[in-house]
Amino acid sequence: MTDTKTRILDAALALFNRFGERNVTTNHIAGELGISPGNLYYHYRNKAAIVSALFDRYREHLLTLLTVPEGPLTWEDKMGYFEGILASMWEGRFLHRDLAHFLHQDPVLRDRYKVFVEDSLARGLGIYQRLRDSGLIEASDEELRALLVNTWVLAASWPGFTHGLNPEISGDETLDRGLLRQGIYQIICLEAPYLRGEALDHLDAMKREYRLDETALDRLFGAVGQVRSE
Amino acid sequence: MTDTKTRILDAALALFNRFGERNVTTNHIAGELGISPGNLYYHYRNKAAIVSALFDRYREHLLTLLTVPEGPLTWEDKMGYFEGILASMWEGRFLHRDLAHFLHQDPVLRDRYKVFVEDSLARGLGIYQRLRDSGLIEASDEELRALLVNTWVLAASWPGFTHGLNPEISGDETLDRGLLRQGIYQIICLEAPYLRGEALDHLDAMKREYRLDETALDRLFGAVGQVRSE
DNA sequence: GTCTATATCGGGATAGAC
DNA sequence: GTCTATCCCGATATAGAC
Repeated sequence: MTDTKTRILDAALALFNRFGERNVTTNHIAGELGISPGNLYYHYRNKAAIVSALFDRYREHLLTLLTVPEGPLTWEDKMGYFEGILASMWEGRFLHRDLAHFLHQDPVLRDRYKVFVEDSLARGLGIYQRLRDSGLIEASDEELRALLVNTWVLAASWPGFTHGLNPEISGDETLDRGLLRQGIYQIICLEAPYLRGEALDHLDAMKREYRLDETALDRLFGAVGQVRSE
Repeated sequence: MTDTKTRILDAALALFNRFGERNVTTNHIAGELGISPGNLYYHYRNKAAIVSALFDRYREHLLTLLTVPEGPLTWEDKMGYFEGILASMWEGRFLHRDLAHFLHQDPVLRDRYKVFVEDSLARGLGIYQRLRDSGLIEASDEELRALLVNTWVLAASWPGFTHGLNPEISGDETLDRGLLRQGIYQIICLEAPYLRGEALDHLDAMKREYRLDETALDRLFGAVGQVRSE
């Protein structure tokens, strides 16, 4: 059994992602773990400290994944990156969802978040440049930077977008996984025009791999899944 | 002088966008207008009713802008569309920022929001198809749908993204306008690979038109503005 | 480290006068 | 339509025993 401090973080993360931090009280978290509210406050001096600790964890994980690798990259490396990064951002989705409030109430977090985004984008650019050197994508520096920002925003916002369309089913493992995969599909489409070489050769296969089929899309999005003109 | 009911909505919108709905109490809104809290509750039975009314307003405005036009389109039409739609989504940015909470607490809004997104995407697809017919863009149906969803998510999330990097300066008219324009630039980059004909001819000009210069970017984003490898 | 009991506080919302 | 005064409630956080 892991220690209480960690278990509180795990429980809080699950509840925050599912219901939104605003709708999860410290009592809920304690109740979920079968411990008392007092005990929770023994480990974290307040709710914001829990959020802050979750941010730390999230940042560490994501920045690790964003380490610019040595040597040339293959398209499999590239997909591995995407999977990991997207999954990590999905895991920390409550943070992006209620970001405005967290930054509003915690000036320290505000500064740390800004640095975090800067770091992430810097590393992301490094990776994209490596991909370009490896002949997997072709784009000017300006195109690369715009693509990078769009990728970041989309990856960070996708969970919130899907949650808006399915507030009730969040927390269902299978469906959550489907939504995440569809997010990867959207990112693939984002950079599709810039792919070259073996990345381009595998584009269609990757699209098929991640795109949800009609029935799954239908279940997740309803009419949004298969947009049609009126 | 417009009626109190409308003034409440206007004040609430401004405060919500600036500080986040969560950080704006009904007393703040009343105080901002120089009216009493009781008076506010005479016009709206609770805070959620204000949010709901603002959503109505927002939806009406956006769906009007998304009406599929008659006849072929020019690239100027296209930019006009973008300007209007992005400005409208910027105007309603607090809604997208705290969407999770609003949908959580108001089941009616939940359903109406979903229909709204479906409608918007359907109309958006209609417009994109019209643009394709007019020879301004070239893309398969699948590419068009993915592009549409990415555009929507980016447009809806851009204000939240920028706010996260500049929580303090929100509310400043000039800077807000700069951030909005940079958002349009990002959207232009999103669809750049699919542009054809006169839209393509004007691409560079449009990028220059909307992209903020280095000093402005620097002021708005700091290091994020000019991402560099480490 | 963990519990129970409780203090505190602030925002949402109402009652009733004017 | 608008005001003042106030209630209510729930969530955060603490005190002190075990």
